[in-house]
Parts: sequence; structure tokens; C-alpha cells
Amino acid sequence: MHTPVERVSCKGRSNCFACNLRQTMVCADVSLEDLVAFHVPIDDLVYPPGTALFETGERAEAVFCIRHGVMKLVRQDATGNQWIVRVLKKNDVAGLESVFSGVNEHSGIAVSEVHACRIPMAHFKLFIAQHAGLQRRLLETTQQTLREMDAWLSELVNANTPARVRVARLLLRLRVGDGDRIHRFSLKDMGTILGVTPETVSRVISDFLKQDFLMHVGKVASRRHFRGDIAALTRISQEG
Amino acid sequence: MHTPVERVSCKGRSNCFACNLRQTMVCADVSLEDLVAFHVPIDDLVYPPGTALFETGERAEAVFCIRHGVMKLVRQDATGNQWIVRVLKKNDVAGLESVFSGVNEHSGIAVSEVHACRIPMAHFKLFIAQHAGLQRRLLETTQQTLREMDAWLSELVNANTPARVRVARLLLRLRVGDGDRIHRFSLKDMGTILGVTPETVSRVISDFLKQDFLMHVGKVASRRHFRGDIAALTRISQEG
DNA sequence: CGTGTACTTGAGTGGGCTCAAGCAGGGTGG
DNA sequence: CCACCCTGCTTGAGCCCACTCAAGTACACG
Repeated sequence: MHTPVERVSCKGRSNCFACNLRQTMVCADVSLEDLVAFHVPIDDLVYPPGTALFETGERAEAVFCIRHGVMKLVRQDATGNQWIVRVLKKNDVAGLESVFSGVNEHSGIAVSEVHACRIPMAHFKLFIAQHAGLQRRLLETTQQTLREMDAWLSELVNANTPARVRVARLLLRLRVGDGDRIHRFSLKDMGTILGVTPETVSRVISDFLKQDFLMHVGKVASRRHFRGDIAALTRISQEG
Repeated sequence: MHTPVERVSCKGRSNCFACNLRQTMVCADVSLEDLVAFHVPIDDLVYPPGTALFETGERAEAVFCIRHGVMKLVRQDATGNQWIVRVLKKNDVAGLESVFSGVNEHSGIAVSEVHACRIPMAHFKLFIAQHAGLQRRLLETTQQTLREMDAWLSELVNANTPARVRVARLLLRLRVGDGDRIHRFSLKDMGTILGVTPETVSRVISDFLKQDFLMHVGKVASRRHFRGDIAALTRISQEG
């Protein structure tokens, strides 16, 4: 279960100057001059599906700016059960929860192939210490996460909403950008998120497929994405 | 539902110098001298059960340090349903979520009689701006809240855990300090938190009462508290 | 080609929901 | 003081959605 996989580096040193995400990321307050002065060892890495970017209980050694793909944050509760508490997509930053505690609160597992900039914790902390604006932005980011958790809580996990509606809501949250492509999680993962069994998710999904609310991508069904009828799914998601 | 009640001030200006919570609260980094220099208009207020300290969508005008009692943060989702996303007790600070957005994310409703120090937002922001340490503490507080939400999510709301176990877990979260007294929420509130109907909560609670896992306080059953057999409830809470 | 993992599909069961009736306590007004 | 209402709680009977258990399929990988 989530066996640690060798961490794989592919693209080598990233080019922050050319990065089209830089303005939207946490680091937007850091000037180009700062970056140059720092000689920051930020790597641009690729993690295959199933890889752990970090694991619960380990020392927190980096934060990750996700440039492509989707990952899950998994919490281990007291009884050893696994529980997916958050989903991170492009433009999200993983590992912020551990900046001060120093120990990872969650395991971070790649669901699709994930491309991420890895910023060593020591450098990230230096950035924070030297840029008051960055600290404030970090605070706002954390509060934004809190708001998303509120919505997650009330829309997804709510047991007295039919599974069918909650699956639709989850699918809409897994959209790639604003298009009709939807990150495809395993039935087990979706079940863990929603608090239902994989069987139930399977029945709902295959019903959606039958009614063309969901479609496979490519001739051989891609295991990585669905194509979704966003309007139809939105309608179903509002039935709660 | 949650009709706005006149806000009631009882004790007048609070004495921050004598406040025994000051070291443990968010404001612990603010020195006595700072407080004097500020002539801070912090009021020590008392809110009867059911009172709204603040309401969703209103401009955020203050943060509240809770000195006594228990309150709930209620979120209104898209379909107008109400959903309790957090419970705040003594030493917690309400309203931090709105410091930057400027608009209340939740309604904050007193469940028992709540005593709270009301710090006007303008002053709170000035504090933050002038004390780098305070901003960092605020960040840590917000991340702590995030961790508690993770636990809330995986332990309380999880639908495939029996209602009986989840009620026990909720009761343990509602303990007053470390004793055996437990803040008593309405059946409807507990149902809203757990995602079950009030009838189900009623059946579980009356079963707990029959087995002496829960007891009434005083000869005439207090509507505000239970007394709980913490060991027994803990045992039940681990059955998940 | 065999094995493992993920998914599908079916039949039967049960926990919690729904609907409903009844009760208790606390206000309010006569 | 009682009559009244209103809200919250209790308790019961029946039902249904999702769970459980199980068997079978599809596909990836060694």
C-alpha cells in the first residue's frame, strides 16, 4: 500500500525565469534578483503514478509546486486507516503544512504523472524569513486551503447526500483546468474520499458512462482521464 | 433559524493585564507596553446561547478570543443547507478566517453561554502589521486549525464508521477542559456535524444514558452539559 | 502464460432514514 | 394560575440505499 518508490528526477534544474507559473505561485513575491542571488537549487522533477513525493512522519525536506498532474494527500488516522483529505492539482503547493512542524502531516502520492518543482525546505524558510510579503501570501494560501476544506466537508463527505450526487461533485473537482477532461482516480481512491465502497462508486460511474455523462478518452480507454459532460454533471451535483 | 439576537455586553472593558489566557492566546507576542500604547478597546462580552457573534456574508469587524463556553461555525453551502464545520471552545480564536478576505466565511453562533474578548478588526490588523512575530503565530494557528480539520474529516464525518462510534468521538471532542463534563449540543446540531439524523443521535444518546456512559448533570437535567464516562466513551470511539 | 490488481455485476442484508405520533419543558398571554 | 403553543426530544414501524460477500472479467506485468 503506497510502497515508497524511488524518486525520479528527469528534467534537471528548472528555469524559473521562463516558468509561466511563477506569477501565480506562492513565490510570486520573490523577485528575479532574489532568485539569482540565491542560486536556488530548485529541481524540476517528474513522479510516475503511485510515487510518494513525501510520507507521513518523515522529516519535511521540501515543498513542491505542482506544474502538471494531480496528487492526493493521505492522512493516517489513529486506527491505521488511510484517509484522503485533500487533492492537489496544477498550481497548488504541497508541503506547506509541514513548514513549521518540521514533520510531514500527510503522505503525498502522485495519482497521475506529476511534474513538480522541488524547493528544499531550508531555502524555502530562508525565503520566508527574508520576505515579509511571502509570509503574508503563505498565510492567505493556508486560509484559502481552509476554505476549500470547508467546502470539501459540506459538499463531498456529507453522508445524507446520495452517493450519485457526491460522485458527480467529486468528478467536477477533478477537472483539468476549465475543459471537459477529468483526472481519473481509482475506484478505491474515490471511495476513500467520499466515504463509500468502491463497488458503489463503480455502479455510479458505469451508470454515468451509460448515460454519456462520462466518456472514455481515446480508443483504448485511458486509465488517466475521463471526458465529462460538465453541464450534466453540474446538474446532478446540485440535486443534493 | 439563527435569528440575529441583540449583542449583549456585560462585563465592560476587559483587563488584559490580569487575563490568565493572555500567554496562551494569539496575542501572546504582544507586550504589555504595546497594549498600553494602543489603548486597545477590547471588550469582554457575554453572549447567551443561540446568539450570533457574527454572520456569514457580513463585513468582518472583529476577532473573538473565547474565554468561556462553546460556539459553532456554520457554513452555508450553495443549496442553502447549513453545515457545522468547526467547534470552538475556551482558548480558541474565532474570526481569523476573515482577517484578509474582509467578509465572514461562517456564522459564529454561541451554543452555551459564551464569554469572549472582542478585538476590533482594525486594531487586530494594526497589531499584525507591527509585530512580525504575531503574523507568524497567526500562520501557525491557521495550520493547526487545518490539522484539526483533517482529524475532524477522517474521524467524525466518515460515513462507513457506525453512528454510535462517531457520536462517542464527537462527545469526547466536546469535553470541557480535561474533566468529565461535556458540552451538550442539540440533537439537531450533533446530527448536522456527523451527517446523521437527529433521531439516530437520540437513539445513540439514550442508549449511552441507559448504560451510564453518559449522565445528566444536577438533579434537574442540565440542558448545557453531560457528565461522561471518559474511559468508556474512549473505548467506544476506538471501535471504528 | 500465469498471476495479481483493478474493475464489474449480482443477490442478500442491515443500519440509518423517513414518516408519524406522542411527550416534556419553557415561554407567553389571558 | 392555567391554557396554549412551540420547539426539541423520544420512540416505533417500515423502507431503501449502500454495504457485504461473492463470482467473474479485463488488463498489466513478469
